[in-house]
Amino acid sequence: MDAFYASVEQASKPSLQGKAVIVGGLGPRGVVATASYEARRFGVHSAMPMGQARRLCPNGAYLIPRFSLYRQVSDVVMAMLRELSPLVEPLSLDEAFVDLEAGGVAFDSPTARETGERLRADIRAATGLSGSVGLAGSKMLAKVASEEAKPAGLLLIEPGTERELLAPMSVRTLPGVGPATGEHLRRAGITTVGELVEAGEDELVRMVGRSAGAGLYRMALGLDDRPVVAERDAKSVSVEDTFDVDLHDRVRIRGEVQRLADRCVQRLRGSGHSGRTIVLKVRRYDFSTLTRSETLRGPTDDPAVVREAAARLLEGVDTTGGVRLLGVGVTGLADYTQEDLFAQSLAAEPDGAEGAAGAEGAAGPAGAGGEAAEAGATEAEPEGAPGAREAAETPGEPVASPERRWMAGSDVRHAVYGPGWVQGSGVGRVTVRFEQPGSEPGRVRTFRVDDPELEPSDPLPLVGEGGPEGTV
DNA sequence: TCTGGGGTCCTTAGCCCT
DNA sequence: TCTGAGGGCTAAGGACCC
Repeated sequence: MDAFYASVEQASKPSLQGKAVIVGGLGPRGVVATASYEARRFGVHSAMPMGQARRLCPNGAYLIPRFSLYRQVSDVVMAMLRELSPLVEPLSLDEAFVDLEAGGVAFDSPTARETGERLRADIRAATGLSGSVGLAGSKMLAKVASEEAKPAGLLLIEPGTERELLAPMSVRTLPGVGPATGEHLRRAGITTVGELVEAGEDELVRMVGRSAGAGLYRMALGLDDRPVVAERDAKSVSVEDTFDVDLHDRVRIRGEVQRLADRCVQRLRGSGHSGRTIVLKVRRYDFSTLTRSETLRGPTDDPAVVREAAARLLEGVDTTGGVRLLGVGVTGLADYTQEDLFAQSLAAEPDGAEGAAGAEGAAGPAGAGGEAAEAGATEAEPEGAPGAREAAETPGEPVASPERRWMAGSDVRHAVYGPGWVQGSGVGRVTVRFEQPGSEPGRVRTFRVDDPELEPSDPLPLVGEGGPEGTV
């Protein structure tokens, strides 16, 4: 999908169509997640600090991401892909590999192209969004093709033309070649894929290591036989927070680590896993990052166990000078073991945790609480207003302050004016634009931040229910 | 007002075991 | 008994991707 988050925002907020839209973190340390093509003309791009983006594009619309909506749209598109083939490998919310041959929907260039064009049209009909299609004989080439096809295009790489097509391209077009490797190669005088081939495999291995070097050489030749894999198991689960200002207080830091451990376990359980290795991540004031990890005797999904491990790991870290980010993760994932299930069911009984204590990683009472909290949290959109959630849970910050925080881009509903979205807020006022997907660009009104007639709401779907449903 | 969050994979080094 | 090779595991860091 092209400029996915920004495109969804434009489709969902009619007044933003054709405008520069920047989606990302709005705090003092936010970065751009996606910029619309209009914003890119100002030089704004992904991963750029928000401050810089605002300087380059002062009149853009700056919005927080609404992941739940993006996920909804993504589900629709992925379902359409699965109609083409059972072999669909999602890379992210907005990108996937599809093995068209395995689906029997394409067996040569003309049928592949036809399938791709039809898919693009169907996606537009179903979501109103534009996507790009890259068609080729391998994942690597399909990826390169889809990047070249953007925006709103289709590119097919004919078998036999791979090498000459790739040769003049920058090494950075190859997946896996980022800033560091790119610079490494540039210093050796290698800037194009063709020069990569000329350098030869041995030379590349010497420069960037065995695995990367061999892989690079094969890619440069257009060789890639990795299959499309439909089901891929998660390998780790982690959560992290960057703080608006560096943390110095050791007590506060410990508290944050505990919070993160709890959130991590909630996610771990949500994914149906337990894990064996606990990882603490600390980014210091100077942006240097260190990780500390500890491997348990067996997998756990017990919040108390993860909290304690994280706390132990923190004890070994010097935080004088300040901390800008903390994270807690779990790797070495396992499916639930029989013991875990047994322990959990016991823990769910009134005060039955005692009997389960023999099993490793027995789920404590906190576990049951966590699940209940999750089940009950249907009304408040978890990702919709991360800032507000943060404030409510963060010790040492204005807890549940009477005036709610209205994040730019978030969904609201007014008792009189209906659905709209927050355009901005400050000095006790919040400005709302009243419009919805498919409507005319809406009017703007300003309210007091504590206006009782105004409340947060869930995103409205891009296309009405019963709209053009997948006729792929 | 420089640099998010959630991941994956690879490399290196040390340790233990065979 | 000493030494070395090699594999597996753990820990830490780095590059990369969207």
